[in-house]
Amino acid sequence: MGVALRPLIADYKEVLPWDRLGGIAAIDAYNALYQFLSGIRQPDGTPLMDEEGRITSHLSGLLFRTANLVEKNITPVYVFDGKPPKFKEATLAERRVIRENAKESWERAVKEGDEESARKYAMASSKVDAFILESSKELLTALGIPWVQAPEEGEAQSAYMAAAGDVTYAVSQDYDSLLFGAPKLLRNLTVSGKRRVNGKMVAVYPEQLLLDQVLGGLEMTQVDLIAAALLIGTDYNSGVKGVGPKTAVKLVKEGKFAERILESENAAEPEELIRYFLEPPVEKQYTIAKKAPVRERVVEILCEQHGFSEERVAAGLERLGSTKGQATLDSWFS
DNA sequence: CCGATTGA
DNA sequence: TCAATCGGG
Repeated sequence: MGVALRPLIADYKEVLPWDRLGGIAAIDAYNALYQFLSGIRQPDGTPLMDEEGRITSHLSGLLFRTANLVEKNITPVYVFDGKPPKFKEATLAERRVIRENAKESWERAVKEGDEESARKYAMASSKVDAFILESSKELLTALGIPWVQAPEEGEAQSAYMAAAGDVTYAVSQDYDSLLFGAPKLLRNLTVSGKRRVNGKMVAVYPEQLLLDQVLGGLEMTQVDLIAAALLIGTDYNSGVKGVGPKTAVKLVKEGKFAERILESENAAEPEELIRYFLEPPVEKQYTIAKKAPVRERVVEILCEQHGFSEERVAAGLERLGSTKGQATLDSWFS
């Protein structure tokens, strides 16, 4: 979920207006789904659910965000994680513990009537499980929106597709795709332009990070950046105690990476981790063509199976179909 | 998170 | 026109 690179690269981010964006965006599906699951909730933390109690927050998020992006001339390609690499196990176990504790705290806060805490803990208890993944892929297929199954890390797959020139951006709130070599990273790709931070709504704007600018600004190579990240700590290793972004850069430039990385847990083979960032397993055969939405199928999934309002779904579908220059009413007036 | 409504 | 609020499933 992310390497704490933020302070290192904050100087190189460029805030872009929506009309300067456009092209194909490889979206980290796990990252987006987690945002929907944690954010689309009632004040007490209850997510959207259908009659059978299945979570539907992610389906709502996917429909409306996808419609927005297509309207803004951005074609999304959702990239799904595959099997996690073995050195990610400690991080995943840690996340599971945090999630389970949050779930207990959520239940307690609801009992005590503390809504603010309830929502906070509910957000932290969000889990992208098999149902969430399967139903998301099913909906995207019906919407005609392409998605790609990565063999391992989705961030690595997005980075590969961006470096190959098949997509314009890698999209994620995390910075890992830079370590995997994505030339352009886009963050805050939300249309509402707002995010909840400690209960308060703050404005956020799409921001672009260019790998070349980051490396040029830091006067580092790609391997240097990866080395610095490993010293700070990634999903794959703990990092070195007392080493933050600034010290990490300094140590790498002084050539002290090899000696200091030995202090990090789970980095017994730092060369292997570096190689993983440089040459991760990726799928090289993929198609990313957007198709027309299959209207009846979308209605079947959202309205019939999950109880969405037909009116809202129709509105979403309208927006999805309208940009892709087929014969609409508009064309008779041009 | 997103859309619609409201109220200044 | 826009920030705040509410309901979505």
